[in-house]
Amino acid sequence: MESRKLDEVCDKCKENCCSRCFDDGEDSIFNCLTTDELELLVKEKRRIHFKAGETILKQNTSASHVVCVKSGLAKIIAEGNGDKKLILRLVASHSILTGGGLFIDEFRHFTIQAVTAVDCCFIDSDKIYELVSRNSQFAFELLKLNNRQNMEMLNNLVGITQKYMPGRVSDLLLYLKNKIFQTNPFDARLSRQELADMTSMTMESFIRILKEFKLAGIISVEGTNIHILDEDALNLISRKG
Amino acid sequence: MESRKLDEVCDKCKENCCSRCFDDGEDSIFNCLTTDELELLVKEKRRIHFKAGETILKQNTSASHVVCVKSGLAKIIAEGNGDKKLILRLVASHSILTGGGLFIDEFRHFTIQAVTAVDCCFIDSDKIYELVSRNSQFAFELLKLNNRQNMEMLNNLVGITQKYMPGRVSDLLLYLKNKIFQTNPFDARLSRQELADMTSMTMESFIRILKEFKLAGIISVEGTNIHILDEDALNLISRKG
DNA sequence: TATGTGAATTGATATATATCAATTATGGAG
DNA sequence: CTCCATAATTGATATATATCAATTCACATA
Repeated sequence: MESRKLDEVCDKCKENCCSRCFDDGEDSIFNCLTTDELELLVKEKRRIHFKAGETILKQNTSASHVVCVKSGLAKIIAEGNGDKKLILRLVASHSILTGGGLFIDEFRHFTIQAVTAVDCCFIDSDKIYELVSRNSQFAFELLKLNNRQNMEMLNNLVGITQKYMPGRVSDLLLYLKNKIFQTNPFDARLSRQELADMTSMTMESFIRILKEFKLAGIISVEGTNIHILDEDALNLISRKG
Repeated sequence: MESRKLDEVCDKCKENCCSRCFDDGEDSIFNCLTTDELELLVKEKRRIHFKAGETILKQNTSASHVVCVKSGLAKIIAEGNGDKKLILRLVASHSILTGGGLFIDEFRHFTIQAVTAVDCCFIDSDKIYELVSRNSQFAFELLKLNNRQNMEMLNNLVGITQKYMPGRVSDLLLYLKNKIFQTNPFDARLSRQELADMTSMTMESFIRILKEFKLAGIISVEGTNIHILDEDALNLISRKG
């Protein structure tokens, strides 16, 4: 049903990313759009390819686009004074990114940077605004998505302020396994520095905790490849052990 | 114009809180509603009075209402394991509170507690949902409100993870003066413990920083009454001095 | 295979912040 | 006004975490 709708849109679209971005089951906020509305969305959007390490959106930059990630892994960074940075969360395929300023002040509140190669589409914010006003279901879905993303980040940050380092590393490992990669030995792709930046701690400290976990037999690590051996232990430590 | 619209609604409404909650200039998300829609919103809403210290919404509780604060001061708390708590921000008059779970999972992600006596209205979430689907401008306003609130909290938390204690206390003092009370010698109402909980530090540590600021002539403090004498200094420290 | 460059790791030490304990102030109840 | 309970303050100490420096590792390039 949904896929038929997309077939009708255009061939250009299929060879573009839409058929993947917009047709990925329950969690796409675009499912509720009519063919007309999808066409409006797709028209004039630009598909852009980023290499690993490139900046997709830059904090404090004016925000006229929403980004729809087709494939690859990206990180959302809150840049502070000096070179302080905090990685708020990762973004995998089929996510919509607003940079935080959507609907408010039109400025990016975060930087978004490619971790692996990232294939994505830039959609004009005005299109989003128009769809919100035309389709209330879409407004609803957007509110939901927005809220969910913000709550995740918020809960994560609250954890960072309330837990000791082992708890934070546990949370990170569980997040990577269960939310991002969804396999057990997983290749995190991220450097130690980046992992540390997700927990608001020093790289050295992060490595030390990781080593403790290794010695305790909770995980095994080979480069960026991480295998969680004892998830229960991590859950326990997460609740502050 | 707006006030006339409200006059038409009903006398019950005026003696209720709506004429204040809904008629407060540019920043009310209810301004865009028609008379019919306002009536829908107001019907069956309940006005509730809380004494200082009482819990308005409780974290992890199911969320079937949105709260509209008519008067008083409330605090938004993220409760962690044990008795750890973090006060995310304060809520003054004429604010709409969703408890964080609106549109997502219908569970409260925060606790909201009265600091002073609080007068507020409970509005059924279903009403909000219906208005979102009927009035796209309202959906837009809600998205905006929601995003703004979340970004504020997020920025605040990022600051907490990236700054030393003096920077965090500076941020808190500036927040209280400029965003909440909007007068200079202001009565914070909050205990030292509560102020500390807003910066994710111990009460003792908070008191020590406050003392340093006093000795440096940056502020003067008498009980919960705080006078900022050198705002520039606070701004400087905020950027990490 | 050699070699160089950046990342990862380890160790020694410094420092920010929390904890624990004691004392002083404050405001309400009688 | 006095007494009591609670909040605020101060001090001494412990601890989590950062910083700095050195070493090892990984791996691409010549």
